[in-house]
Amino acid sequence: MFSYKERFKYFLKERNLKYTPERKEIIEAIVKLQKHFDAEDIYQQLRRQESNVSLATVYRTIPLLVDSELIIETLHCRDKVLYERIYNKKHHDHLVCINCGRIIEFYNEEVEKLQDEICRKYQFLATEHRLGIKGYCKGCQDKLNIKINSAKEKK
Amino acid sequence: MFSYKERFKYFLKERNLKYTPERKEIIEAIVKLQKHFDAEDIYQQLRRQESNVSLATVYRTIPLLVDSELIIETLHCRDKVLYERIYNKKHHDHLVCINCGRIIEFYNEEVEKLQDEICRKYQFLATEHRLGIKGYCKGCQDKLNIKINSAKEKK
DNA sequence: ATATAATTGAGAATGATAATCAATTACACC
DNA sequence: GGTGTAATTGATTATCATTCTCAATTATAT
Ligand SMILES: [Mn+2]
Ligand SMILES: [Mn+2]
Ligand SMILES: [Zn+2]
Ligand SMILES: [Zn+2]
Repeated sequence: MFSYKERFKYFLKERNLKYTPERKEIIEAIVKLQKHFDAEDIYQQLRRQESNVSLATVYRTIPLLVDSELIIETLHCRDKVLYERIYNKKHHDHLVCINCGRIIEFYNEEVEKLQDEICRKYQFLATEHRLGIKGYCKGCQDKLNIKINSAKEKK
Repeated sequence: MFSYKERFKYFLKERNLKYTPERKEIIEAIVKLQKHFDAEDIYQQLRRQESNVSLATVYRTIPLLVDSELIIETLHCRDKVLYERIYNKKHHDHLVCINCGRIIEFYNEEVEKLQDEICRKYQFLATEHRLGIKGYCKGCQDKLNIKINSAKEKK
C-alpha cells in the first residue's frame, strides 16, 4: 500500500517521465483536496501551500493523475470537469441536487452486478462506469414546496 | 399522441412564447436527425433543408426543447454535449466505446428499480438519471488484441 | 391596425482547456 | 561530479463551444 506520492513517482518512472518539484507539489495539493474538485481548485490549493506551479502545468498533469489511477473524472458540473481521488478508495456513484449542488455518494452492489451482466450481454469490455442521478435533495424539496405553496396561496 | 411539432407549439403557447418560422424549422430538423446529435448537427440539418436559422438561435432553442421534454442531454463526448429525442421514446442508457465512439443503447428494468430504491433511501426526488458505461466494443477489443499481440511478437 | 413583448442574426465576449516555444532541468550514463 | 538529451516548465497565445449584446424585426392579443 503506497502513498499517493510514491505511487505517482513509480508511475512516472515506469513511463520515463520526470518527478519534478511541480509534480510533487501537485500531488501534495491533490491529497489535501476535498471530495470533488476541478483544475482551478487544484491551482488554488497550490497557492495556499506557497507553490507557484502554473495553471498550464496543472492541466498538463491531470491526465497523468488519471492515467496513474490516482484520480478519476466524476462529473460535469456547470461546464467544469470535476475529479476525485480514487486510489485506496471505494467506487461509488452520485446523486446530484440540481437546486443546491449537493452531492450524495452511494454504492449499490446489485447495480454493479447488473452492469457486469449488461456488459457480458453486449460483449463489452468496461473500463469505467458512471451512474448519475439528478434531482432534488430532501432539503431542497422542502424549500421548493414551501415556495410552491406560498405561490399558490398568493394566487 | 401529438407530433413533435404540435407538442412544441403547445409548450410555447403555454409559456406565452412565439411559434416562429425559425422554431418550426428547428423542430423539423430535430425529427430528421439520427440518434445522438449536438448543436452543430442541428445547424447542419437546417442547412440541408434550405433553412437559414442562425447557430445562435439553435443554441437558444435547445433549452426550450429540453424543457418541453422533446429532447434530453445524454452524453458529453469530446467536449460536445450530445442530445437525443425522447418524446414517445423509451428511456435507455448507454455503452460508449472509447476507441471507435460507437454507442450501444440498453434498457434494464432492474437497474431502474434499484435506482428508485436508492432515491427512496436518500429521500431524493430524481428528475433524471444517466448510466454511462465506457470501455471497448467487441470489434475494438479484437482490433486492439491484434495490435497488442503483434507488438509482443515484434519484441 | 396598434401596441408590446418576444425573437432574431451578426458579431463580440466568455471561459475552460490546449497548443506553442524558448528557457530550464531531471536524470541516465560516463 | 560533469555531460548530453529529452522532458518539463511558465508565459503567452490559440481554440472553440457556448453565451451575450443590441438594434432591427415580428408574432400575436386586443
Ligand atoms: Mn464522489
Ligand atoms: Mn441513446
Ligand atoms: Zn439540494
Ligand atoms: Zn469500438
